[in-house]
Amino acid sequence: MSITIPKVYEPGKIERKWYQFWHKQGYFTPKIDPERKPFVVIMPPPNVTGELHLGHALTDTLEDIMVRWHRMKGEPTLWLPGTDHAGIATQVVTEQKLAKQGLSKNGLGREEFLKTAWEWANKSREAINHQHQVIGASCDWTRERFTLHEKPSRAVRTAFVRLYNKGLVYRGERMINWCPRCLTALSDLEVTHKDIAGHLYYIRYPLDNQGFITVATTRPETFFGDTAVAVNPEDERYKDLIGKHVILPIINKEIPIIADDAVDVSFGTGALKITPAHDSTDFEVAERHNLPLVNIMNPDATMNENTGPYAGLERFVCREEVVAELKHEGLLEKIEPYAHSVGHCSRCQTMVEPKISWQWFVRTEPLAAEAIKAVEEGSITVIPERFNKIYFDWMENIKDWCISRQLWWGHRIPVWYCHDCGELTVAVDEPSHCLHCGSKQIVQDPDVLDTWFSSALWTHSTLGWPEDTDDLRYFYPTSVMETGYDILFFWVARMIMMGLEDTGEIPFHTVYLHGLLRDESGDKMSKLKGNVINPLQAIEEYGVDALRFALTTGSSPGNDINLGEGKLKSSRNFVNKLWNTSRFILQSIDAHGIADDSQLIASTIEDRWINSQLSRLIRDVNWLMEDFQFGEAAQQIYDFIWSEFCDWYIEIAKICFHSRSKPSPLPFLINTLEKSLRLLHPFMPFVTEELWQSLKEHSPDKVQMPDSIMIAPYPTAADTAIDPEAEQVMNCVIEIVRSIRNARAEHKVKMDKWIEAEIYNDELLPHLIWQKDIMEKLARVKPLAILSRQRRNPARGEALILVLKEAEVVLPWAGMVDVRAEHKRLTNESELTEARIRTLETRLKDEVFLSKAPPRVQEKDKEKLAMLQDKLRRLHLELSQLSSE
RNA sequence: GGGCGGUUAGCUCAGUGGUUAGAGCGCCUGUUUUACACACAGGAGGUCAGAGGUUCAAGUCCUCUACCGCCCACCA
Repeated sequence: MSITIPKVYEPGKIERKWYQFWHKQGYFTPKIDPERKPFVVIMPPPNVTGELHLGHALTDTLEDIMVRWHRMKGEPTLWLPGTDHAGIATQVVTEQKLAKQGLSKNGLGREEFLKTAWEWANKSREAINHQHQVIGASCDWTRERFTLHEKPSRAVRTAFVRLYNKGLVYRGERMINWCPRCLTALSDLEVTHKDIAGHLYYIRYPLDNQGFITVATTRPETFFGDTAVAVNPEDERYKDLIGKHVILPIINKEIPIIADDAVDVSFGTGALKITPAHDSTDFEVAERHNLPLVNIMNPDATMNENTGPYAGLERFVCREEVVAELKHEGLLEKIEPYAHSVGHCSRCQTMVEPKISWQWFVRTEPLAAEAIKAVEEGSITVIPERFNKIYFDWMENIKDWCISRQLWWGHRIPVWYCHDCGELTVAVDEPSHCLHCGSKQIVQDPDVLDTWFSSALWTHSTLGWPEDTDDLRYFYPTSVMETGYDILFFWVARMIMMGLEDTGEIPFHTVYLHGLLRDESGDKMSKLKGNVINPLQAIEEYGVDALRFALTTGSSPGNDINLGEGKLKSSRNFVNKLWNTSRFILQSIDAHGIADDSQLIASTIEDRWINSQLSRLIRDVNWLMEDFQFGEAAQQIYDFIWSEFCDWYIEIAKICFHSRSKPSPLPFLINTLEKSLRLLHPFMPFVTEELWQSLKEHSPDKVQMPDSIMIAPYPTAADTAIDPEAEQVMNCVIEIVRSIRNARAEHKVKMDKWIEAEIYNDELLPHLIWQKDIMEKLARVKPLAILSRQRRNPARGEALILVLKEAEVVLPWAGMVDVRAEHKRLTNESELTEARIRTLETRLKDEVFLSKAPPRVQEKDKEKLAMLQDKLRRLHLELSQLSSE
């Protein structure tokens, strides 16, 4: 039977097949085994606002790598998928969809609107789940969750009620950020500050008797809401004016001049207009001085009746008109250009208004204290470490969290107001009557909760909390929370707070923060921004494995990732290389056959070498994975397969196949490929499964091999031994071969012809005397990879070139034979001069120093330490010898 | 204003005190070679931002400077 495999890997043909196979086999669903510690990852739930973008592909890939790796290590592994209802985002999308049909949110009414939103969300969820599968995410679909489904919703209500009962959730009239377009309150985090090239307006407020005081403001239109002018009590310029009054222009309202430390003497004129209802600093000043609040805006940021003739104007139009009027009245002293930072809605980029409003808040300070402790004490590890500081800074300065949103889409706040007694009923389940007076005239709070409130519970709500489920007991706390650093505050920090609060335990042991994928202009890719690249396109062109590999390699934790076409291509090429490597090995099995009792006994130097390199790789990869350095691990596997296995071992193997005296390299070819596939499987699951299955078909060990590479054990370092001697010899061989190739290139002559010509050169004849000897040695170390692509070329010819490079020829044996004896013999038998020998000796010393590079992975690595110490000793020794000479 | 990151080949980026600082892409030369041209072989290309310091040894650790980027922050 001959094996026919296409020359080029076609990913589209197998990806779907294997995902369905794994899914059907139930590999994604862990078995609860109380004897074993589980590995648990809860997927950051994507928003149901659209399809997945590259950022999700990155998250999926990194988590899948961890999860597949741990699963292969034999741990009961749960990766729980889910989606997030994404409050504002979904509502905005739904509104836009309705608008296209000429419908409006208010026209439809709450119930109908929600129906439309649900339709969209369900469709979106389906698409998202499908895409996770395309990417190869080995998550447990039997446990899939959606934030708005009954169980997570119940967890949300329970958490709210518990916090309320503990006094950690309260309702208050506070200064909040208001988006005039979304018509809802926003938390501080949902506000993005942008530098605006604005102006500083100097406005004269006439004093009640005579003269005026000039205030500087960026928002002249808010003066309608002024209830005082504040100056610093220490400011000599204004000391006499404190307690006096000014008359607001246009509306002729009298307000006092007060003294407050908050005023910066050096800024503007040193006099600050106080607009308590529209500025948070002013609000605080007003609270200290018991000033009244005057609201001058409608919710949509048009001016209200308190602005007299300007009522109904949009805020910026009003500004222009107010400025014109003040100028007209001679009250505008000057306008200076002024760059300042202004808050914008992170969803719709509308300038937010600070606004006094009744909202629900979480009292975060006590929660944060515990959350800080968890990281400080090391119960939770953050990778990379530098985010610790950022986390602490935020947590230590945390402010109360505004959690109510004036939206329809989301978890309705579980609070009912009594029409009769005015008291609140706060309950997990809808009450039939007021718990205080028994009245049935109760109405639920119309608002919903911030999406991040439900997200904050995600680690435990997905596992069944508040019920005491098997899942919760076994899988909680989870192992790793893997997500982008951009939602450290939004999500990670809040999960730690809420996890600790609700369960008394940390929600996860490790936080792994990846970087952000950016577009050409360096902007963050995000939904609703329109600069999102669909990963499906990349998958279509290059295959999932290539995309996953491109996302993983060449990046490090916490650093932003740039995904170029080049990287995708090279990853695709690597997949194809792997494909063809396997193709060659399978064809070799077919052509040469393999004995059923063939054994892995490394008798030749190249077998010992590849075995050693593989062992080294396995050891390093395991350590790197342990240390969350997936990019580096993938890179090392790539380098091994391409540069060592393919470029050298396989090329040597080809010679071996054609030699009668050498053992078949097949056992080592198969062993190396099979282990490489397993090492690579977490990174590129599809192609490795496909190749592994083919290999299994043809392997003498097929009976012992499991049904899928997914459940095969991950290679561990104990598999084979590292063999420094073999490595050293092969390094020398490689060096020789390189020098030969250089020589060839130098002469720019085709090998055969060049040798033919040189052979008859009289100068060469003396060297030919010991050529035979060299040939024997060459045979011993098998450096004949050089012949790989010159099969018709006699080995003799290649070896001749070695002769020309006598120094290089002698050196390689330093590590494997008695060096001194070798030298002596050469001294006697060849024409080497004394001077030449000295040179060789020096080079030899160097050679010993320059043996194989120590492994890049350190710590834990005693071997390396020993090597270093050894080197150090030699170095000192040599230095002392030099100085004594 | 505070904090964090970055600065390494033409480009995009790895690099965990230790050999001659690497990869991918691009560029140059050569190769149709029965695994792979999505390949093979060879090559050019680096004052590792700058200046000091610690060390037997610094791209890597310390200090300062410059530039780029990000995050946080109520100076109107």
